[in-house]
Amino acid sequence: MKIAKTTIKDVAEKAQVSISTVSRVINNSGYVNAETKHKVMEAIRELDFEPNPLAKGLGGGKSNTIGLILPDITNLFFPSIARGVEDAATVQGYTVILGNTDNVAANEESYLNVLERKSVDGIIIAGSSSDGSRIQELTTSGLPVVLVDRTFPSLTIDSVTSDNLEGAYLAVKHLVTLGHEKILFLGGGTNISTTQEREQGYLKALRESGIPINRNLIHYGDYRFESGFDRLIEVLEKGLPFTAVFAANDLIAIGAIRAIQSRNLHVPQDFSVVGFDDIFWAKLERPPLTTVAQPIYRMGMIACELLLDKIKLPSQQEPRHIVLKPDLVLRQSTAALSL
Amino acid sequence: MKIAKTTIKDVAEKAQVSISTVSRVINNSGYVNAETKHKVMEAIRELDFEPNPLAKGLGGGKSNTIGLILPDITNLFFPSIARGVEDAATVQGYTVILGNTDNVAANEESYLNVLERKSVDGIIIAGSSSDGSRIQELTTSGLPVVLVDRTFPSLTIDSVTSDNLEGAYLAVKHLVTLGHEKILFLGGGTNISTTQEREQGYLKALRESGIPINRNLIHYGDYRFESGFDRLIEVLEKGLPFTAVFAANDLIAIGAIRAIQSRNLHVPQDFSVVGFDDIFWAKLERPPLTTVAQPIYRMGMIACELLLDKIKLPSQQEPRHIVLKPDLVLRQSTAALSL
DNA sequence: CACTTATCTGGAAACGTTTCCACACATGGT
DNA sequence: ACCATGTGTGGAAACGTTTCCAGATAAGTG
Repeated sequence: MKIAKTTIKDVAEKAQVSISTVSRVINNSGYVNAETKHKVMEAIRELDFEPNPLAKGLGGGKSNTIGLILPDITNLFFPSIARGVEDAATVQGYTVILGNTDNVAANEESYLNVLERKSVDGIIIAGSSSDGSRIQELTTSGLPVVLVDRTFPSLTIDSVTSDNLEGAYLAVKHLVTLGHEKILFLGGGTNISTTQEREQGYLKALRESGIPINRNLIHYGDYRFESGFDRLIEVLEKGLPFTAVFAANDLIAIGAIRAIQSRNLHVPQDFSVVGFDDIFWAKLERPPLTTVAQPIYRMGMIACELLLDKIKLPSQQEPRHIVLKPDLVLRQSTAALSL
Repeated sequence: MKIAKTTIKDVAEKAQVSISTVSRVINNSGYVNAETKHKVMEAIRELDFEPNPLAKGLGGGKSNTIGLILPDITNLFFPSIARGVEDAATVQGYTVILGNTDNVAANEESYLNVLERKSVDGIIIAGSSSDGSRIQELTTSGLPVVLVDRTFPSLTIDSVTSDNLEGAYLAVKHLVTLGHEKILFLGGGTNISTTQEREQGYLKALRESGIPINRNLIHYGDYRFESGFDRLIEVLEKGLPFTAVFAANDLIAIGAIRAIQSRNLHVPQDFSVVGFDDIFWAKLERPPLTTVAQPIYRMGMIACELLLDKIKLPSQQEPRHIVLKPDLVLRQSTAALSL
């Protein structure tokens, strides 16, 4: 029933050499005579031999597998990261194990444990609500980790992110240039670095423009459509005056637009709205959404390449922090403030 | 540097029993005295022991890992499947390796090979363009496989799908009931089972209603927005008369709506449009899209449960084909044909 | 009471690799 | 001629489990 896999032993016999020699050929390690090497390669080819990764992993070696931990693959933004990671991994012969945490710290921790036990060679993680202490633990214990999209300020670990502060600054500055002063900030979860950094960018743009900061205009929720919709309705009902919205991601922004429209108000005539991410649906929204574009797929790729570098050369070098430049994409959801 | 993991041996020493006994306790196999069992459990708890899955896999056992092969995780429909699979897997202590094929047969094949070598315990696959012979090979060689969403008619392998024919039938019947007769069919790739089955449903509904079938109204492309948009523009430019569109998925349907609107025509006043899938954005479209809802997440879960069943009881039983019932969701993209 | 059968346990082989160690043989410098 | 060094190879331990086999004891059967 079960296919009899050819093992290193078969190859050794066929090539008339020892198992050790075959192993050396496979791993390109130690000394092997060119002729012997050729003989072994030949045998490998003929027998169609593929080393068993499990056994490889056991013998103190590597599993050629990395873990990818995301909040929720269902959430529009993350598939692109996942795709970037996987594509980069495949090129180098690595395979990706996926885990969703739903932003629940306990899930994150349990996944971290599973992956450690599975002997993955490294982990890429878009951190959820935990404080990241477990992550630090892992890296110091020798397991390479790189943070993607979301960071933990306290951790000294490789990371790949966008310049969230700069992106937000650009967005809000744009609104200010259009004459807006009462600008609503709609954030995601407060414990997520991207929300914090984008809020900082928002504050910086206002301060720099001499606009007083009104804490009543700063609201949080999560990174989903419903959050944007609900927050905006609340603000509308409280009667807080504002003329523009800067949302911490596109889903929130689109939720906000729909909320505004549900009250028979108009974007951008009554309110200007800017998002963040530039997901596929941003340009399809009506009006098409002005937003800050991040190279999401590239973030995934770069994170993976960083990780693979670390795996291959575990020289304890300084952690690297790659920060990608975001771009403001002007579309039709923003307009000059009408007097 | 490296954390010294506790092994089964440590547990055995601590509990004053043999390694074999510990193994039996862990796997709930063979005879173990209740008292001994308790002692071992205690030791396991105290030492915080977790069996090493690699070693487990080596000892002729299982890797507790399954492979999931999808066309493209970036394509809106598949994240839900992935999520369903992962959630079901996690519950039972399994872990998921993800692979994207971009509908390229060669990629699919190479992933199949990688997964086989990785000694995954089973594979779930939404087949790409290949004919599936490699898949058949795998199953007959003893590796459990279940097909999800897309099937290969020639293969006798477990599968989980929607009743695509029925769903399409419902959708088109609905259009017919509204008075439409010239109904455009916009399919995905012709070699994909879902396109074929949905086309069958379309044809059945027309036949049953005594409406002659016009091959000029049947078009294919792929399952993306752009495909729907482009096909519809083409049809419009050819001047083919039609009053309604049945699209093989929501992305195509939304593309079609946008194409119609780009020519200053209106949905549903000028054309009715029905989609398939009921993705998140369907209800946000303007007008909200009438579509055939599939339980995508559940399809993933069920596929995974089926697979895990097979893994646990490899009794060579008849392949099971689970077909889920789709539901027509009426929204505002369809209206009675105005005379 | 002798004999099967069920319950319980430990020893050791096996899984497929990597890696450490030891040995053999050249080579070249003194 | 001698020794350090570089090159090439095989044997065997180690990785952490599962599983098979053989004993040992207890319990039931005629």
